[in-house]
Amino acid sequence: MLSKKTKYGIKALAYIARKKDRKPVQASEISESENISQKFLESIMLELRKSGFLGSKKGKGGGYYLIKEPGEIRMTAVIRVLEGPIAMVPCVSLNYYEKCDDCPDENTCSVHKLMIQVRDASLQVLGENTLEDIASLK
Amino acid sequence: MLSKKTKYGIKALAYIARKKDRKPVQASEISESENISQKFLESIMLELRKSGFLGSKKGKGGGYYLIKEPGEIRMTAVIRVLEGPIAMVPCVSLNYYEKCDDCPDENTCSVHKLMIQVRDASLQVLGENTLEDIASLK
DNA sequence: TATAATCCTATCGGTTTACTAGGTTTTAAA
DNA sequence: TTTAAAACCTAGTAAACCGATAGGATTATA
Repeated sequence: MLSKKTKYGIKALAYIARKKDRKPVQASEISESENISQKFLESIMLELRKSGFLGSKKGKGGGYYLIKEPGEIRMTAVIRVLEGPIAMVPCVSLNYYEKCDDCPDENTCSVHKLMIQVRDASLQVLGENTLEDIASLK
Repeated sequence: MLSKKTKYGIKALAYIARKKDRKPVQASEISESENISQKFLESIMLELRKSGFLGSKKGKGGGYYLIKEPGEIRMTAVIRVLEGPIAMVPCVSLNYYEKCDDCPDENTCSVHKLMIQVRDASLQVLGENTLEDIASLK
């Protein structure tokens, strides 16, 4: 399951991407428009800034803005930062690999085999979709 | 993330499927061979029986056995029973649909659009893999 | 100087997860 | 007929995680 954090984060990024001008967008505006608890959203925006997706400007007239072009932001990257691994099991994760305690041999593990396929299918979809793609309303 | 419950359940089913004869397999045997806590596994086996994947025989020499052929058991079915929805968000789930509280319109929701694609990709993989496929050691 | 925004730290109630404990019931074999 | 081995059942529980909320500190603009 996708956490609310990730869901809200994606919605917020898409909201910012949809604006033509590159003026900073306030968290309060996004929170109202997208029905997200403001304080919770603030913490998410902060995380998105610290991980290099957003820049921010403090004080009156401040807000958040995209650092890269929407077309250059792959959804794999967004989800990895907000949610963590894309794989359903750590032992098939490319970026967050962990060995299972049970399972003496991954090569003969039935779950492993299956989850590699699922991972690759998800990776395919999330890798070919950029923020630009999902922000467009069509 | 796949829960341990689901992971253990799949491993147990695969273990049973790998046996040539159709004699009942004890939970204790699976638990030892696959390094799964026995009591925990028992509860999973029970669930797999109640949901129609396994039959059971009580008493000495008892155990669990497959009711259908491994080739007829799709992984979508197994995961839906043990884990729940395959979709990452309830609003794109085919079997466990729920509307989001935020989100006034699913058709213009950026997350919705993306997650439908992910769901379909996963569904494809899990639907074309049967227990027979994943139980084979190749 | 007042205001509006981000930034930071801490806390918290609720839910889920992965078990564990302690039995009861059923069946086969001795 | 007894004994052992198996499934079956109910309950509880420690730890982690989630989705917030609280309360302010800091910074920039008008």
